Amino acid sequence: MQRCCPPAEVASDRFHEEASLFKAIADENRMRILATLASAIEDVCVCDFTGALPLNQPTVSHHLRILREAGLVTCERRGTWVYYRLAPGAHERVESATRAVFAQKVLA
Amino acid sequence: MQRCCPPAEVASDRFHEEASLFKAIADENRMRILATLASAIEDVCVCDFTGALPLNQPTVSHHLRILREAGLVTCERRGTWVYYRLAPGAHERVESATRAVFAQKVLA
DNA sequence: TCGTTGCATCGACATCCATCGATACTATCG
DNA sequence: CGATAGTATCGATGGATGTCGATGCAACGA
Repeated sequence: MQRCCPPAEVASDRFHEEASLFKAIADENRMRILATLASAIEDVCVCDFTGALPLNQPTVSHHLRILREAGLVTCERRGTWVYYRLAPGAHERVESATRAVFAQKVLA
Repeated sequence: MQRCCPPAEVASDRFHEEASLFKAIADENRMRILATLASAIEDVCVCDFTGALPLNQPTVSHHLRILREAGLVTCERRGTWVYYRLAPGAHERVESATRAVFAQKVLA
């Protein structure tokens, strides 16, 4: 039987970093949080999320933590409240990771 | 106690479509498959993946199915072998979903 | 100092998901 | 037609993840 291939080379990159980033985004509720922060003029209080999302407060806190640990958002306490904002370069990091995956071969 | 907020509005979008797309990408091995297809000059045979990835054949097939059902890749049988390629517009769809999430508010 | 409020953490639970062995399906070869 | 090879599907399993009630912690006000 003939060979199937001009033996293609499989990407050797590990994409560990990029996968973590996409995992953090790949949730409907976390996307709503990110979209809110991206479009907000000012920082957003946690209570706004607990009020608007169909989730209980511990779950909102859980999602915010995941976004924090992914470096996509930052937070700051002001008195009793905690305000979140998009981390600088968050959008750019996702775009960069996307480019890393879909980078086309440069034709010689 | 004072109110915390200029009551911010939470994004009402559901992001169901976008979340599915990111879920399909958010796996290290699927990213390697996508990167391989993106950089390949020609279609890539399944056997190349089973040979190069640290996964058994059923697992590779499983990941390829997820990418297929997400519309990110297409496949074609040629004889005994099945060849995969990036679906047209795959890269653009991811970029578009990213923009949908990180869209900034247009200042009035 | 005490009660209250906002948020984070903990522990439990159900569900999803990545992985793999076994098996079925499809095409080729003899 | 039978044997073989490449790929997909099935069923099982262990680990990750989303969700929530209970609880802890920090800040404020009385």
